[in-house]
Amino acid sequence: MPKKRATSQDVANAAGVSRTTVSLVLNNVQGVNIPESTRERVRDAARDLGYVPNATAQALATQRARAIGLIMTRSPEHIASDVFLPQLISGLLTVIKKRDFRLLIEIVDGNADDRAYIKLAQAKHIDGMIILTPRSTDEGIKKLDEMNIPAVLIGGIPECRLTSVLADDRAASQQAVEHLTAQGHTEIACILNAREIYPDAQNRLAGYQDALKKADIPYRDSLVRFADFDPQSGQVAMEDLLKKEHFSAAFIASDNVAMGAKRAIREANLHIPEDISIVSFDDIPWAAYADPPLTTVRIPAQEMASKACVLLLDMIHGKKPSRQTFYLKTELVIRQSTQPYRP
Amino acid sequence: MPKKRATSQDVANAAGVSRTTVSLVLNNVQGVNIPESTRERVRDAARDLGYVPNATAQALATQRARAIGLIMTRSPEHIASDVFLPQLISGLLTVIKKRDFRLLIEIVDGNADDRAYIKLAQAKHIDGMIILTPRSTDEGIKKLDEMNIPAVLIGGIPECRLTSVLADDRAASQQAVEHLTAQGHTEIACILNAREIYPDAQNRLAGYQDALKKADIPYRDSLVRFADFDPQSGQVAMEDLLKKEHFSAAFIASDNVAMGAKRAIREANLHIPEDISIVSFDDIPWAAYADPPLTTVRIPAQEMASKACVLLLDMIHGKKPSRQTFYLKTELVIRQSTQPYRP
DNA sequence: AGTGTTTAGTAACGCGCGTTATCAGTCTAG
DNA sequence: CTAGACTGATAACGCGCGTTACTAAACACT
Repeated sequence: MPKKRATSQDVANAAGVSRTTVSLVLNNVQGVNIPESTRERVRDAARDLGYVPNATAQALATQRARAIGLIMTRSPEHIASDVFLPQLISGLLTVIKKRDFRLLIEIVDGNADDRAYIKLAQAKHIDGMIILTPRSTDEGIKKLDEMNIPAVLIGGIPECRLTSVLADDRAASQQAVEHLTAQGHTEIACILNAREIYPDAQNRLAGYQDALKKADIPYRDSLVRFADFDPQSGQVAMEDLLKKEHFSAAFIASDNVAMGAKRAIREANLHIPEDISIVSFDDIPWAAYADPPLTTVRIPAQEMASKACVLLLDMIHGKKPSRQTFYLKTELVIRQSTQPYRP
Repeated sequence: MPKKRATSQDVANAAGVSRTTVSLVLNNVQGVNIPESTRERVRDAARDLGYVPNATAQALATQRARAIGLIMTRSPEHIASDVFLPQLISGLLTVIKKRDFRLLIEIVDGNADDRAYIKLAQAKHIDGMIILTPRSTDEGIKKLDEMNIPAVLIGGIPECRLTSVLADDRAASQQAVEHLTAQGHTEIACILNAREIYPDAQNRLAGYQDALKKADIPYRDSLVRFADFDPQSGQVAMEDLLKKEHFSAAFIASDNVAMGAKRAIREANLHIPEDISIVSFDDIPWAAYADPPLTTVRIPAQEMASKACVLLLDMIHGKKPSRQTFYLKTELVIRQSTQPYRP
């Protein structure tokens, strides 16, 4: 049991060659000719010694960390209840593993240093980063492409030149709401997934408006509420709507928020879909097992992560992405939370 | 806009001192006397140049990566639907941030190299690791403490000397089932969260049996089923139980599985809790918003992660943990899925 | 014999930083 | 007036590796 880890120098000594040769052999450097006999001596020595290259030293020498960061601009509490995180991580890891990279997770909450994640890159901890649901107010993001740091946004922000991968929230929302208008609903409430500053919320609101317009239903501000990711905020929003407004259907731009809204409806002794039809957004795993099973828009979170990851790795290796924004297909999953309008 | 990042040498030049002095000042090394005037010159220069120390070089020099790894020994698909992952990550990140460490996520699926995560440590990528729900068959784990690599298990395995953090599943299950017996239920079905080979499932079954014994209710094998993590398997198990057995209550050792069981109950035109009382396990965020809200055992996933992280960081800094296993308190959260037995 | 050319391999530098040993100068005490 | 202690700072080494430039020998061709 060796106390100290073997270095490439140890391998070199054991194989009776120089450290340079060891490096050339183990890294399979092209364009050098070293006879197979020597190569084998080196590889045998490395195996016998249980040699594992020191990644830190490699990173220092190559100026490459072989790691990317997943940056989440949210508070720890929000992260704890983030439904998509496992899918995203899964998507990232499958891509990353194939390319022999590492995944670093970093969280940046609003009041902290705005440049925290930039430092992460400047410190050469990571070669690039994927930024999750950025706020449009985030100043740091603009600095990123000035500094020429490879970065890909998941759920991009307007007027930003960074490469981004997103679902077509607006079109998807429109489709969801059209599912309601098609069934004769004309008074349709809307609860957005997040506050106004989040571009996602704005896009989904726009889709809601598109669908209304197409069905010749006048848009009413009073039927719209902004939630804040969690069920609690959905419950509050729905309670408020039920108290002040009249409607036969609701578009709720997040399954998670819909969970809370459902409770508000139940506590008002109303039923879904008999009294109120509901279409929501995300298709989290429990949407199918809710009571009733929710009709919802599926977001391909895992594929979005994979796509973003591939783009980022390409950028790190110097390939420019073919486009600036990549839209991934959503799908309306029809279950049992809606029914045709009955006066 | 400087093309190249500033190094400590640049700071030294700008401040008119040597690189050594820069290092001593910026790292606040004790026991050296450098007058405040010089210290300020250095700090000013560093700020003006926007100096960010190169973490890789620091790691190489100090032999410390200032990073820990979260190792998951599961397939990417399982990770995508892991309910606890966000809570775990949240727990880890809150601790890690305070200590200025980084979090690396690594996945090791069964058929891959069993030593993959050991290499991670040998490569000095991380200073230590937290291993999630390890399989008891994992050979690599034993190598870990032989190699003196700091590691903490979350949800430990039997006969393993590694430090581990876990919930007392057995006691918690007993408490959950006692909640049912206390309400007069005597025919209580049981659906385990996973198959027999998982220690978790065995522990929860044992707790179920403990509670029955305490209430003088004979244990019947026919009332027990083993599910497989997902709602689908819970639905199948409950359908089978409803077809073959008679019972007024059920202990379902996972909220996720309970989702499926609930559906089976609903589709059999039965109601919770009027026809069947249910107590489940985990307290995932949606348990509170289910219909009816589920009475369930809360697993403090976030605190488990925090605890594990603190232990690991202490180990990395040379402090031995005070015990080998740490049990964290669970809590029975009483909601509305149970009611007293009525013939 | 003299001039390329290929083969097999190495010495040496650089990556950016932490840290130890050392030094020149100043102050104190004997 | 000098040995010793203190102050303020630095030169130089090491961390482990990638990589360039260079060498020494063997070989091929006029």
